[in-house]
Amino acid sequence: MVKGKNTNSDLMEKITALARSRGFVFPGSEIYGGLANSYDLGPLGIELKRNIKNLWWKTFVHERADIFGMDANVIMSTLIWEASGHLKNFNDLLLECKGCHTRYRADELETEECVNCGGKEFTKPAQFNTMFKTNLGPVESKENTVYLRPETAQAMFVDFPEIQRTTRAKLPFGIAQIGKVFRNEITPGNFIFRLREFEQMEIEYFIAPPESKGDWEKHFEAWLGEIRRWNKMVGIDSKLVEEVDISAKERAHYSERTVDIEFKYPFGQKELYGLAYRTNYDLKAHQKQSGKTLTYKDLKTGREVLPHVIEPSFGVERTMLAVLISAYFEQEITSAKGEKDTRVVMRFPKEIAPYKVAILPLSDKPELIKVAAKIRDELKGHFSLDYDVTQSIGKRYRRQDEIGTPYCVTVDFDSLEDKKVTVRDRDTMEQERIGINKLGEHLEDKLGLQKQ
RNA sequence: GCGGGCGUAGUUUAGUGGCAGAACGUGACCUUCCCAAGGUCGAGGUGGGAGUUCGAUUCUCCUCGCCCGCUCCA
Repeated sequence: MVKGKNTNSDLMEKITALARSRGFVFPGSEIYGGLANSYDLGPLGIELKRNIKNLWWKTFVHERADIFGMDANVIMSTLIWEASGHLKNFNDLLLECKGCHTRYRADELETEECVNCGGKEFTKPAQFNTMFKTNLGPVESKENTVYLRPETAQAMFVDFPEIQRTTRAKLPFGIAQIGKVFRNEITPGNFIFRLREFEQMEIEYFIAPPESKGDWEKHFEAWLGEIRRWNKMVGIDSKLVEEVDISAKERAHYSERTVDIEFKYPFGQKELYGLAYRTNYDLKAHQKQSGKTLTYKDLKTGREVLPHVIEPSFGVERTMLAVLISAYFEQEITSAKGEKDTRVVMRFPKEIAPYKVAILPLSDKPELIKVAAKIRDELKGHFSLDYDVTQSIGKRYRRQDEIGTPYCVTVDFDSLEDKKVTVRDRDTMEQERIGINKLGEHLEDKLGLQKQ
């Protein structure tokens, strides 16, 4: 392993080059010269992303009795954004120091002097609206202005009563949602780290208020534990993760405690996930704006209470990036001819690997193709797989290593006689001969998949 | 939006005011080849526009686009 030799920017370049050349992620709108900071996912990227989202849903919704899923509109009532404060906070007046181009929020520039360079000249304040605006219906007017949601959370507050009613859930319980959000960021960048269109996986976990023995600290700690468990499952290197308690000064005004789950990306330690205790700020705000009652009836006391909320928030693309970085592994190997070479392996957890298995006929002789194609057709309903006949077997193993395929199945001339194939392990490079009739079972076992 | 950098095959790149080369990748064929780099053949390129010039990928201008930086918090 030569990770130590890499400078950080080298590693980032290697990841982006691999992502592009192998079909994980490529720049969007390319034939028209590209569109800044937009990225499209290729066949492997979408498999990885779906696997991450499915694992999250399975972990936090299916495997827990106290969390329920939902899926809201991207476009919601503008009143929601008024209540949440987004319309106000996302419409900042910004100005820039003419000397050093440092940018300030108009209402936060207390002195007349630039803190950075001491300059006294500033550009005129300009409106920076970081919410994407559009119109409902074909006629543009101020009255029908709507926004693309900048976060998924609000829908879960707004729909809290409906979900509680239909599930008959009792506190504490959570609502989970995965979906696209849109932010017209001033400064996007760093590959898929900060995007203008991205996906969030969020949970609003509703608990009894402190006066009803809600014990938010206990739930907060439990969620920290859940995030650690998730990181391990999805393949995020714990050595690269740091939990940072956000000081009262830096926290959002409504939050009593916020912990940033930060990741040491090659370009710096930056936020990966967030965990925030949001009190009852949001429900209260929506109650006020809508005039509706959003309380929950505490069955024990018979009292109506306004629940408090713990919010774990996960970025899908940031997860992908952290997983790609964590999985990247280089191994110096010496070939049979004594020449040095670097083998690149993406050591994804099996559960999120884009392809689980690659079927590789040793050569493209028709008799081998026939057997290999039959194996492929039998297995393809069970897990995602790749099938590759081009070039030498060694090259194909390398290719599968680079896209993180846990197992390669090789059909050779002996297979025609002994009805066995070689199963090769991505991480150990070890091989074993397995009977073709037992192959499916063997692989499901290896991959830890339940029998269907 | 502001400042800086940059646009040559899919990728990395060489080069020239006069036919644009290479490597890797890729396609076809040959090779019974289990851990990259065997042989033969092939496809594929100067972001766009205008100007200077006999002639521009090269020089000039414009344009388009990308990358990096400007507290954005997934």
